[in-house]
Amino acid sequence: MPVSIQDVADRANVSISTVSRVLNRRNIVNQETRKRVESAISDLGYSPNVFARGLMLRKSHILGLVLPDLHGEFYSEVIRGANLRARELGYNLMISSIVAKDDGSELMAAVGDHGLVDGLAVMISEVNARTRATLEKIKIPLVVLDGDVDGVKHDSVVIDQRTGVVALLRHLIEDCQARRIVFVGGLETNIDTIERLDAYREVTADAGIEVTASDVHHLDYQYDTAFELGVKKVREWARRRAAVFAANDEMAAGIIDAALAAGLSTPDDLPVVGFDDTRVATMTRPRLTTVRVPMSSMGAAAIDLLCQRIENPKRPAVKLSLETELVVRESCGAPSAITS
Amino acid sequence: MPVSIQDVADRANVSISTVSRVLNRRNIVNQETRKRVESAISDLGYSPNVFARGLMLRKSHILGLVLPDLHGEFYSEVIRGANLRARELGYNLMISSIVAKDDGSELMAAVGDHGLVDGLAVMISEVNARTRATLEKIKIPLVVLDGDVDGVKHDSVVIDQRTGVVALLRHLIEDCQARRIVFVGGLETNIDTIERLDAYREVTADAGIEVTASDVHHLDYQYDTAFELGVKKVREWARRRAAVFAANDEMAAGIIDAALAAGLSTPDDLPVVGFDDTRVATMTRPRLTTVRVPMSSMGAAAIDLLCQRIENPKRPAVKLSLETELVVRESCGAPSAITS
DNA sequence: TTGTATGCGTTATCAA
DNA sequence: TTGATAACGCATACAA
Repeated sequence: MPVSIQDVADRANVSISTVSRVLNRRNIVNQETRKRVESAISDLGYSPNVFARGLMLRKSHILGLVLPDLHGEFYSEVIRGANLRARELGYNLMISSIVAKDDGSELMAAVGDHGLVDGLAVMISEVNARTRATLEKIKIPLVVLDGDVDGVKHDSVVIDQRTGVVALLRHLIEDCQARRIVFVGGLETNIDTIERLDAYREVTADAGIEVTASDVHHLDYQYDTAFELGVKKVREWARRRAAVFAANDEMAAGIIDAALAAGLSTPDDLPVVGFDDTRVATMTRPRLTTVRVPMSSMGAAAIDLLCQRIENPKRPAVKLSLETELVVRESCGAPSAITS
Repeated sequence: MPVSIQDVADRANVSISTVSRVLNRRNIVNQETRKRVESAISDLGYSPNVFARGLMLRKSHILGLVLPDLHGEFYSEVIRGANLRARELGYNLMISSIVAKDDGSELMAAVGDHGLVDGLAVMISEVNARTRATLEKIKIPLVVLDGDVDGVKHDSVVIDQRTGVVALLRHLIEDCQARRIVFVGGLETNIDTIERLDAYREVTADAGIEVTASDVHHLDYQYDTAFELGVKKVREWARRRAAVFAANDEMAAGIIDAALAAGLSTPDDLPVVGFDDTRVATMTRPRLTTVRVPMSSMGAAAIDLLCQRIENPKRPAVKLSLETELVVRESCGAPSAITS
């Protein structure tokens, strides 16, 4: 049933090496012979067997993308960007998520060993000893997304969250006269949350804004929990004339709705800003002032780096930092420079 | 660098056949020999080469998932479900989207040929001559998601949209006293839109509800365009005491916000219901009455069917219909039976 | 410019 | 219970 290179060779009255040459180094084969071979190929609908080819070339043209989770727009956009670029570069994309409890070693072993994938892009939301050990074992081209791991040599794609947070909070402070800012983040161990919280502490300190322990909240990046928190806190926040910096748009939406439910309005009674600029950001009323994170570009960049390294394994490790952009809408209560 | 079966054999002082037997048919090998081999394997960190294995077995343990698009929660949930199940069953998942303009033939040829994937799950949002021709060419196990294609023998996973629409609209009519219902769908060629529109026409006809041409709108499943339409229409709809049936949650959210922007409130002035029960459904105020579509189950079911067929190619084609469920929340203005 | 022969790492067949 | 050996489909060094 499957048509092999031999079948093509027979039909074109040549040897398999000639067929192979037509397929690869097309130049050194006679015009006429090539034509015969080519028509034989299309007549038979032949296409080379990936396994045989992989066995010889030690290349699968498959790239692996490992994500911490497959929930939410953030990840799906990363996938989308990665997939698009991979196809442009002639690669296939294999996707997996690190299932809860699993530190991903099982997965990465499964995917990365055996030579199945030519390279691996891994996004980690939490760096610990186990993930580090896992990553150390990977011997194929590796790029780490959104966080880099000390002691492991690899390329990485990060987003410049710091600049984003700074721009966002400065805007809140300078243009919106915020005198107090509440932080609503994800888990304390989450890389992004850590970075955003650090930047938050810096900016507030610089501006002489006091931050008490009760100003920092660690949730789970979800709308519902943010809404619940909001229901309990918005009145107090509003009374203290605070603004809310939520570490993602969904939580910001939850806070806004909680304020509304409490009879308060955003931004008048309680300014709220988000992060990521996902679709949610334009689905709230008022629409969210937030920071645009180039999600799909992250995926694409990861694939780029991977392919570069595959082609040139000696290239020194690169750390690519993607820029973020402040997007001012209505939820912060300031006249906007950028409208979008 | 890569350690082969021969290396293991050498270290364990056996032949490669014995190693192979330890790896596969473990029973017919001597206890002690096996132990030697096993420790050699772990010492060397050996794992079989996928390509060599694939060449022999004609199995890659890779499944392909082809989606019309990678945007939105619907697709990402399908991916999530498929990925989880695939891993449970010991398969890897390769993902691709049909890029605009491409009818997918290029892609499916790339992915489905060559023997790279053992099976292919394809979701199509539009059936035409080209997609049909493309699918006909696929000679490996195939399952079509969300719509089946006449004349092509394959398994399929569909969602019972009709029942969902009927339940939803009946609820609107019987429990919410809707006397007129506006339909806001996706493109006219979209499979889901067609099905939902058909069911809509049926139910309204049964209930003696008049449907004029201006009651049916074809948008693009996005919040923004629905909002825009809403801005123009909500007053008229409210005046005519109509309810809005949006073919997905995002558009429903857009309509609700448009009503709000026009000074109208949902559900009092304009009841609105959605479809899919994505996260958006609980992020609107009021929360959406909608129909739960088992998105991740679709992905999982597709993988199940694929694996079943791979194991038993003779099995007659199966059409699996997944149930939907009416989820009553506040946007329809009725006392809810189910709260969620 | 083309053909022959070898090897890639496995599994499977058959003999020992 | 084990081992030698032949495929699997391809790329490539070498010979013609």
